[in-house]
Amino acid sequence: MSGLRARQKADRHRRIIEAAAELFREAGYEGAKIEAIAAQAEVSVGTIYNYYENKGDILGAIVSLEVNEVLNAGQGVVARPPANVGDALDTLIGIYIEHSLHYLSKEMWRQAMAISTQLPDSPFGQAYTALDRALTEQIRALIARLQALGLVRQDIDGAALGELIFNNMNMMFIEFVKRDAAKIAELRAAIRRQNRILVAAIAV
Amino acid sequence: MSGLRARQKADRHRRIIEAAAELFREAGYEGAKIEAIAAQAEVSVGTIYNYYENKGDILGAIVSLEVNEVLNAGQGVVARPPANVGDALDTLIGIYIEHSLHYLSKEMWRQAMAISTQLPDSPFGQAYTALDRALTEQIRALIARLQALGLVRQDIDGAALGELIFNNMNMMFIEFVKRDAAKIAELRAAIRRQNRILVAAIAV
DNA sequence: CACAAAAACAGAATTGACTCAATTTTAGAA
DNA sequence: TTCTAAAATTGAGTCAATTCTGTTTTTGTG
Repeated sequence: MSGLRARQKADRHRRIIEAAAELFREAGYEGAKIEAIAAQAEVSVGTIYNYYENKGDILGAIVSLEVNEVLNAGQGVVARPPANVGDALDTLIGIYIEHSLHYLSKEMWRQAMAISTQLPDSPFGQAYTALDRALTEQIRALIARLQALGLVRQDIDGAALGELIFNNMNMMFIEFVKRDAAKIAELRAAIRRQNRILVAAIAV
Repeated sequence: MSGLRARQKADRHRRIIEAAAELFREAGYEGAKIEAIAAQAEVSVGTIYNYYENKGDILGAIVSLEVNEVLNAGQGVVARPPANVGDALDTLIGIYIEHSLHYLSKEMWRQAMAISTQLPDSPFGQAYTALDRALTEQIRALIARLQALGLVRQDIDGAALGELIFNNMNMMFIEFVKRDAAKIAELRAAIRRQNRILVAAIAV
């Protein structure tokens, strides 16, 4: 077991993802034809569909890499948050947003988001939902941490609050990727302004 | 002017929309082939593309009808809101949500949302963004009304708050249409729970 | 070392959205 | 009424994602 076949499989997966990532960056999602990805990965079209259900799933694999990195980076903030509710939220959200365009262009994000709502039951659709949930959980964890530190009122419904903060941030991010002209600094400022209302309500 | 040509044009528009609405309902968005819509509307494929840029725009026209109805219904609540902040929000949001599946199935919503993020600059993409903005404005108007009635604190940032409430509701709605099993009552309850945090913070 | 079953691959064929050049219809002037 | 330009319609053709079927490769067994 784990012989030639498994090695070749892993290798082909990698080659397909690398080829797709390069072509998506260069030509955009729509512009990257499956035939071109297949050629670049030195694999046939049929083989790509043996590995991924559809073109969207290939993008999905790339998105997952990105979001998992972000989740890792976020853990540091949850572990040692700034000693101020507003700053703590801003720092965590800042990590999410600043990382977001590292590997993925806005166009790639748009496609990924579209696919995840269009086909919520495809492998990628489910993975994307899981990633959203993981981000929500991380924000909830931060709130719990702040409550433990006595910075947030104990009687606050942390689960609902975490969801509220995530949902708002996510929607703002969606609008952000929809407008090519939108700038990261503006996005962060707008979210800060919105969260200020919440911070006033929950800070001790 | 407004002679035969204009009448035929309006008639064809109507026939295409009616045919599409019926087929979308019956066969789903993907399942409704353009050729079938053309046949049902007694029009050629080319003519459809003369009226709509792409398949998504046809769905977009149907979505617009739906959302505009919702906006109208919402006006009544803004004009005479319940004399309690929580109830006022719940009533307005209730109107949005209860109407939402009147003409559109969850699958149609998923497609519509996907297209609007995928092609934000297409006619439908822009229209959808405008509809979102109109809904946000209506929530802001409600908040302003509640402030005028002395039910919401004057020092609250109504613009940011309205956006926050809309964004959260919209994201919850997106998750709702992604899960076929999700029920309207659960959605409303979850949003109420989230808004409770805000209500506590802003009510006089 | 065969060999049969299972797994993976290849690429031709299918499918369906969208385009475009040719044709038909309408408006309005003479 | 007749004619011409503009507007609209048509449907066959194009393009690219996805499917399908026959072939090749790998594995494990005798």
